[in-house]
Amino acid sequence: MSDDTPSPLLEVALPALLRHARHTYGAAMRAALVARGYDDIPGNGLYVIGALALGEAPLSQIIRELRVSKQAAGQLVDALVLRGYLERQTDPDDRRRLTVTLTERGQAAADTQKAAREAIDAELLARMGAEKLLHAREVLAELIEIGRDQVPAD
Amino acid sequence: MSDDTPSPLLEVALPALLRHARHTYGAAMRAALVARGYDDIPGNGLYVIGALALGEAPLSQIIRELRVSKQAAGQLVDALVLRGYLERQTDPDDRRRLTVTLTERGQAAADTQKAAREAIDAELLARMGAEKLLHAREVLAELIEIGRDQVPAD
DNA sequence: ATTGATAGTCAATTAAATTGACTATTTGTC
DNA sequence: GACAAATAGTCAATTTAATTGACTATCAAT
Repeated sequence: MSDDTPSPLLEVALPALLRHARHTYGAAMRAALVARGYDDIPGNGLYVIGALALGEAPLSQIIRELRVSKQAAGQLVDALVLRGYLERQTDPDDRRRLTVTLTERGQAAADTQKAAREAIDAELLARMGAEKLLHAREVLAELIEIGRDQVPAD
Repeated sequence: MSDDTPSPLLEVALPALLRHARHTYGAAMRAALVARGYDDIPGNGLYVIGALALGEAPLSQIIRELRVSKQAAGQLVDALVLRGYLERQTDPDDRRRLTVTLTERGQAAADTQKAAREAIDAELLARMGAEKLLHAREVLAELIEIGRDQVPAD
C-alpha cells in the first residue's frame, strides 16, 4: 500500500482549507434554515444563534466570540430580536449587563441548525474515522491557542 | 496512558473551531503586513493576494474561490489595483478574460503574508507533530468534498 | 449567421461594520 | 461613604463591502 504520489494536500495553504471547510457547514446550515422558513438570519446571526443554543449569554460575551465591535454586535442582536429569534433581559445581578436568550422561534432555528451541523459531522465521521477527526480537533484547538499566545492582549 | 477525563474538545462545534482557527492566521498575517506598511488591504484582499502568489489568475477564478458575486470580486480587485497591489491584463487568448497578477508591491505583500503563515505552520508542526497535522488536512479536505457533494450546482 | 453561454462592467441600492461621543452601573480605593 | 476608574451598552453618523439589475463584448456551437 505504498503511495508515492506527492499529496497536494501538503501544499494547499491551511487558511484556504479552513475557509472552504467552514463554508461547507455554513452553506448546509443556511440551506436547512431557509428550507424551514428561517430565511432572514444575517450571516453572523447563524453564529450567535448557535452559541446561544448552549444557553443564555451576555452581549459582552457575544462580542468577544464574534470579534466585532460592541456596536456591531448590538446591531446584530437588534436585528435578531426584531425578527423574533432573540430576547434581551437585563441581568438583575448587574444592571448594566444584557442577557440575550433564544425565543421559541430562535430555539427552533437553533435546533434546525444543529441538526444540519450534526449531519455533516456524522458524514465526516463515517468517511474519516474517529481518530483523524479527533486529531483535527486537537490541531484546530492548538491553532486557536497559538492565536491567544500571539495576541496576549486579547 | 489511559485518560478518562472527557475532552471538552469533543463538544465544541466544529464550525466555531474553524472560525477561530482561521482567525489565528488572519490576525497574524494582517499584523505582519501592517508592520511592513501594507495597511490598506481590505479583508478579502488578503485572500486574493495569497491566491495570486501561486501565479496569475483570471478574475473568474477569484470569483469562484472567494464565493462572492463577480461584481464584488471586481470591486475588490479595483481597490487592490488602485492601491498598487495588482495589475490587470487582458488575456490575449480570450479577450473577455481579465488576467490579474501581482505587482512588485503585491508580491512583496504576498511574501510577507506567506512568511507569517509559515511561521504559524511551523509552530503548529512543532506542537502537534506531522501526523496529526496531516490528519487535520485530510479532514478539512474531506469536509470541502462533502460541501461539493451537497451542492452539485456549485 | 445566429443563438447561447461566458467574462466582465456600470450604476444604484442595501447590508454590515466602524468610529466617535455618550449614559448607566459597578468596582475598587482612600 | 465619596470618588475615580473600569465595564456594559446605546445612539448617531459614516464608511466599507456586497448585492441586485441591466448592460457590453467575446467566444463557442450549431
